[in-house]
Amino acid sequence: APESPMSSSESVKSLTELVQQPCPAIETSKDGKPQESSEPPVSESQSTTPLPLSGHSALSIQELVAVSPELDTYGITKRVKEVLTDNNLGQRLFGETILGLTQGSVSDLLARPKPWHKLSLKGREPFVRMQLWLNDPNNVEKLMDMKRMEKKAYMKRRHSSVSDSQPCEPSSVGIDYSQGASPQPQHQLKKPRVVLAPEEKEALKRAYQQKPYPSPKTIEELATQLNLKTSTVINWFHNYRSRIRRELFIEEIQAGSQSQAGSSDSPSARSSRAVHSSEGDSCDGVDTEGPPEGKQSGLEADEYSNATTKSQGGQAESAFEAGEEVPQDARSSEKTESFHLGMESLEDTDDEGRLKAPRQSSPPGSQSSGETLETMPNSATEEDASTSAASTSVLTGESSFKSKESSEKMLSVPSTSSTLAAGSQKANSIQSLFSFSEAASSKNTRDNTLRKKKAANLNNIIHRLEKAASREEPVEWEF
DNA sequence: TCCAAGTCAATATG
DNA sequence: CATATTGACTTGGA
Repeated sequence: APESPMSSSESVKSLTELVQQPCPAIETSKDGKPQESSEPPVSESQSTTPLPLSGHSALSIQELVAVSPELDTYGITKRVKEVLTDNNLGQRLFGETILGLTQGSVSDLLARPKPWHKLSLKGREPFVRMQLWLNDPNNVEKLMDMKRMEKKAYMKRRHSSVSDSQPCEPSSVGIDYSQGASPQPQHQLKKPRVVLAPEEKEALKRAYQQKPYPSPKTIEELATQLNLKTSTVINWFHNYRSRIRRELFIEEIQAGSQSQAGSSDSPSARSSRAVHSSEGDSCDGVDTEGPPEGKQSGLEADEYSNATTKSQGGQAESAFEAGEEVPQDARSSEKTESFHLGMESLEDTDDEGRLKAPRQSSPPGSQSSGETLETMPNSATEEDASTSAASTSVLTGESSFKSKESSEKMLSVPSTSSTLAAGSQKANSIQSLFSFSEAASSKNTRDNTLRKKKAANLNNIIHRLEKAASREEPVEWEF
């Protein structure tokens, strides 16, 4: 049922109201629909999958999501967080019983909700559930009950016996699949869980800045140079890209208000190769860090930066440096670009010369092959004449300063999608929606630290939105 | 196949 | 204990 253009009005309507976020809480009752909120009673029809929750007719959630009006994801998470903390309810419990998600996912969702229009149907589900839960007058009580029960069960288990539980309680959730089974006997095949060293992450980030979408060849190279599995590098890029994207969305949400002005960036601003990030600047105080050292090393947040670049749309572009293959110059020994993941001298200071841990490189022990260590000790490979330098030279900026990081910054504007596809006013309206407006004079507006970044990415975001809009999403977001 | 979006689940932190 | 982070896996689309 992908959409049926207006359809059963009433049922849709009642459902819609059910979800409605504004709070009123008033009536709405009467629902023509039988479902409702509570589920205390019996029936737990489990639908196909083991997905718990919200009982009632299985399919409902998805249907609800399909007809749900736009929800304020940020507002919802904010309220959920409040309710949870006020009542001392944990994310784990909430996630498992209300959303059907694990603690980590809940944490992520609550901390970084994506705007409604950027969510897929699946991604909207948790928000609809949260809204439903917020609307349920007994929500807290129910969770508290669950908590109690869980505790009870736990005590019992640890205390005496075995037996099992399942006595009372409404709701279902048969959580607990015990874990009995052997603690740790056999399988040592438990993958160790790769943990990238800070230096490795740094190197990857640098590589990302040069090329957010590395070619297989490049990936292979990176993997080799860092001594990581290819899949790890691939996964890292996927994850990093998507997490950066999310950060940007966040800013979008929070900036509900004004967004600085200025920023030239007119269409067609070519990216600047630039690397510099010098920055520093003050303004905006905000911590500004002081002594990098001291107790805790800061390592602050902003982390991700710069945008994703992808020019799709017209192929004209020429994008920017990074040459991809086909660099116009730089031929000579094609070289296939090699990044020297910087790391050069840096190090200095700190660190113990870490040698990273046991990466499993080759399963079958016998490290004969040779290379084994090497890796971190400064620089490691690198070079080879890298004539191609022309572009790749970017590596590392910075350095020479105390701590590391801060290498970021470097906005690369996707250069507005040239010619917005089909002029369509829709695009315009959307654009205007985002781009600030009034408040021209504005005075202070301090705080734009990353606002810049945001502005740079705006185009990219718009581009994507537009792309998405062109197809699919028959309804929704227009005004 | 690649990619993006969602998640999981092990670990890190607090 | 709880919450936050993050590499890997899963799903769904081209």
